Amino acid sequence: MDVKTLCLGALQLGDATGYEIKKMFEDGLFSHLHQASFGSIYPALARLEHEGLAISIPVAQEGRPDKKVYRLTAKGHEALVEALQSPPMPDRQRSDFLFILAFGHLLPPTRLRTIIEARIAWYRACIGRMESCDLSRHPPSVRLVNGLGLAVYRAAVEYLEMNLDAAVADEQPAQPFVAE
Amino acid sequence: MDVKTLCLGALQLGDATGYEIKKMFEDGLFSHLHQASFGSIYPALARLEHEGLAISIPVAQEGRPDKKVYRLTAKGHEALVEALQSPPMPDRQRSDFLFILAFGHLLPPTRLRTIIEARIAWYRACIGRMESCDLSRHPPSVRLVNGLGLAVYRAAVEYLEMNLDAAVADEQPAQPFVAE
DNA sequence: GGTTGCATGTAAATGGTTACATGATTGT
DNA sequence: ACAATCATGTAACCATTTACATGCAACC
Repeated sequence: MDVKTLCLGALQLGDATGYEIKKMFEDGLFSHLHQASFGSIYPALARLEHEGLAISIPVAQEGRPDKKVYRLTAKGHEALVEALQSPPMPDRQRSDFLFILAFGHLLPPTRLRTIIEARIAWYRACIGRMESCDLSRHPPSVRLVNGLGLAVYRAAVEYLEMNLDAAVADEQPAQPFVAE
Repeated sequence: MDVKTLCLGALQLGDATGYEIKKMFEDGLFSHLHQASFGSIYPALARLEHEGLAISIPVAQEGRPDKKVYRLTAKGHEALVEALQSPPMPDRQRSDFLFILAFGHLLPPTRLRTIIEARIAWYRACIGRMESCDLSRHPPSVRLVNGLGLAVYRAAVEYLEMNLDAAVADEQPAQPFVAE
């Protein structure tokens, strides 16, 4: 699933600029399912327009450079529906955090604790962002995906909180106390 | 976190061949945190050996070509610990499934149901694989990460099962019954 | 005066996947 | 006979990220 298709999906949820689409991947509705940077979004939108799958509407702004609001065409809509039909590629997760955590036994316990606590805070921030998304204007399927993300993040927080102390204690290096 | 570091981690858990490391990413302990293909693992191992971070021990096999079992050196161990210290890159998830699910309202309800059911089955398979990993010889931190993966997958299954019927019903196209 | 947010775009570098090449054994 | 498992490796290709280039407004 390339950035072009991702943009098609973003635009299906409503007209948007490249900048706004980027935010969807960063903070918004898409943050937990895919990501894309400006360097891939802008060229993708240009290609979408070139292929007649979207049109761009220049919008003048006071004190700011113009922005280009993109809108899906009927052809673009069809292209999205077709892309949705093809079997999805397997999920691809890459989490440096999880990898580091797997080697917590090589880290000082205090550091391990800090890392896990930071992660819990990060999950909470994600949960907060996802809860504050306005889903009222979006179809139920978008809400379903949002809810799935929330369920997963909440489970992760719960698990880490339940196991934090034990995990850090387990990793105490086996150094016997030395009498001074 | 590049494949080289990932291999360093794999070898820290025990000597292994490139083939076995690949399996760790496919089926094994690493399957839910990162992935790597042969095309990246073999060159990474070669570089690791070239840099003195690992050594390879050729092992003859009956009726099979030799295999190269890699083993971490002290220097390799240090390199891993150092890599573990650097702040992790943000998680990067790309899930075509989640994207497609977000546009379930554009799909026929029966198809949507099939997709979600297939996903539940996939989660169950992952859970099965992770439960059958032998963790006894691994440090508690590896068990923690395994447990976190399980908690997350189980939450996902639970959520999807709880919402499947409602989700598919919601997406019924607004076509009124037509008397025959 | 520096950072953040808005706003678009390009080019180089990167890193990894995909596909290929090879080959024996075991199971269906 | 065919597929799958074990086993290693290379090279072309690809998509995406990173860094750069530009500029104004608002906030601290």
